[in-house]
Amino acid sequence: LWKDSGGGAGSMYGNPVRHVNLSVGPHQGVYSSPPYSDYGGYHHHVAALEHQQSGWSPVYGAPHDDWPLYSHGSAHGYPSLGSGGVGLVPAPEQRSLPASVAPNPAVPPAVNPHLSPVSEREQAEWMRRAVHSTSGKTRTKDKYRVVYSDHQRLELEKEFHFSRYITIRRKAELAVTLNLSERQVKIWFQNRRAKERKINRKKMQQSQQASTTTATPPAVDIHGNIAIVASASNSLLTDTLSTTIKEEY
DNA sequence: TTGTGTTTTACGACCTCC
DNA sequence: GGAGGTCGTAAAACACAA
Repeated sequence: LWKDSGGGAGSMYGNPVRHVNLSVGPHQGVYSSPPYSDYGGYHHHVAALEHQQSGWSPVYGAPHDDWPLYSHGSAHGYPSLGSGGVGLVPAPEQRSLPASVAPNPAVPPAVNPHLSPVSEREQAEWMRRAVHSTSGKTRTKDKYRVVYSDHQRLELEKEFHFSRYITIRRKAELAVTLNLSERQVKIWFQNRRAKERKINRKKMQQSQQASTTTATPPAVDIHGNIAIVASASNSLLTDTLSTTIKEEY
């Protein structure tokens, strides 16, 4: 779908929400700060970020084929800087990460004295889950979920606000620069679109409720509909975005 | 501290297109 | 048949009130 060649773009579901994003050149910096509205919705603290650096845990067994970078202990985009890595250029804050705190996926919590203190409960949890490490990952028991770093999410949000649909080439670029797999980037965009639809649905419901109680049509409804029906328009998109930023900041 | 609600990753099922 | 779309959902991570 919607390959860089442009063949069949936007024809899959007859959905007009396809953006001409064939120019895959760098467009960073197109967006002005402050950062993106939705990005702030579920932020984690810097302190939290520190103990996110847990890397790939062996409890999940061998890394997925689609997560090649995890096998290098870079679950959060923190490659082992001292090990030669895989030749990727880490993100700025990743470059500044001391090698001593670079995660080692083969090391259970609290083994590395340089890492944040880990509670006994977390150790016990690790031990408990490690029991399953030999068997394959199952959805219910060994499902993992990494938390993307602020930098990763910020860049993904930038890309999303540039285009709701990412090109194959841009996806590959982003995956490399953010130390994510292409699959992760793809799924992130899918989830992000779902989030936007959810938000728009909620807005429409609210506006409909408001319209039933008041005679005057609410203005919010306009933005909601625009976001859904005509998000292909950059100007309208910007309008929606700015509105969202105001709302969420 | 704990319970509860929300958000974020990740996946499976199913669909369309090439 | 493979890739990528939506939709629904599981579960971890997080926020926050009590």
